[in-house]
Amino acid sequence: MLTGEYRYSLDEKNRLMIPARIRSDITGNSVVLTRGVDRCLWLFPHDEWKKIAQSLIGSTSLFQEKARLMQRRIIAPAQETEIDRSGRIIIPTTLKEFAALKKECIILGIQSYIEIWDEESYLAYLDQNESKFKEAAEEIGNKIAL
Amino acid sequence: MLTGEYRYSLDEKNRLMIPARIRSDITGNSVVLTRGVDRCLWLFPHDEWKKIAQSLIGSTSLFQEKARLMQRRIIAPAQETEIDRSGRIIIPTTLKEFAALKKECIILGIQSYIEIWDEESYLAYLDQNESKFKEAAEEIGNKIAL
DNA sequence: TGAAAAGTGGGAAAAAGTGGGGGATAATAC
DNA sequence: GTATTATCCCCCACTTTTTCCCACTTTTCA
Repeated sequence: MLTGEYRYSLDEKNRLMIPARIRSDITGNSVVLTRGVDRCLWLFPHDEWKKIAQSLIGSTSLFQEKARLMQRRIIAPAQETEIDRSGRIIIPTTLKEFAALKKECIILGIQSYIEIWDEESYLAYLDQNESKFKEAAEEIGNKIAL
Repeated sequence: MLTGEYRYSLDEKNRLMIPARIRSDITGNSVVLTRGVDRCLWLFPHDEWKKIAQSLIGSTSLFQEKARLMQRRIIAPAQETEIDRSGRIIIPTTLKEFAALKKECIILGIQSYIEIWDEESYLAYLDQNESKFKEAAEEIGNKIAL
């Protein structure tokens, strides 16, 4: 189960560390990196990606506008990458630019996949959504006793 | 039943004592630490967290905005930690920063989970919310004879 | 007041993280 | 076509952090 929030910096060779805690939950060295929803990248373990890609492709047709959009926005930009023997991956330029990665990056473990954010963007995102979050929390509070 | 209000200080290795009184009410050494609502951390006994996470994740998809927000704000930052043999946990850097923990921390036992506050933030919070608290007390007073 | 439990600090080995060299391959210039 | 430069990998060595353990101090309670 991929979880946790970590900060690592991108080096001059565009390499980014994958935290050991997360690495140990990924089977194999092969991962897939693509554009995420919102200004972040998504990284899937190879097997996980297959499932996602399958179900996205399966349920859509190239003759439908939304389907083409999903293809172009999520599936096509995906790149297979290896985790090197120091536990890093290389971030391709186009993806780096998409997520506006500079130096400090935030890595989020989201159960079955990972999100990679530029630190600033991430903090801004959380900041902008804090009140929305509190509303949601109130709602949930009505359903769950805690 | 976790209860009580305690003050402990974070050491240079970012270790924080869990009060013995509280520890004895936690089954197992494995706990989960995450961002709370407001500027504090939440710590759940492992089993308790499973329930919460389940009910939060349950009906959500990465392709829905609110779900993503809950994931990023509560679920993803969660880190599993062990209580060491002296009864301490390590506070990861990103969480330490979120709650603005410096040295003196307040630990609150809230029934099934624990809150960890920076002492200053906690006092400020109580201070700022005193009038809101009195309102809430009035409301409750209408329902409960005390 | 003494014994046991709780709390505090720090040393040392192991693991994780960081930077960079240098060879192979590809791209470019002449 | 050849020489020069740039890029990409792969690997290694160094540094920092983490983890585990132990010893000492303080508090609690009988």
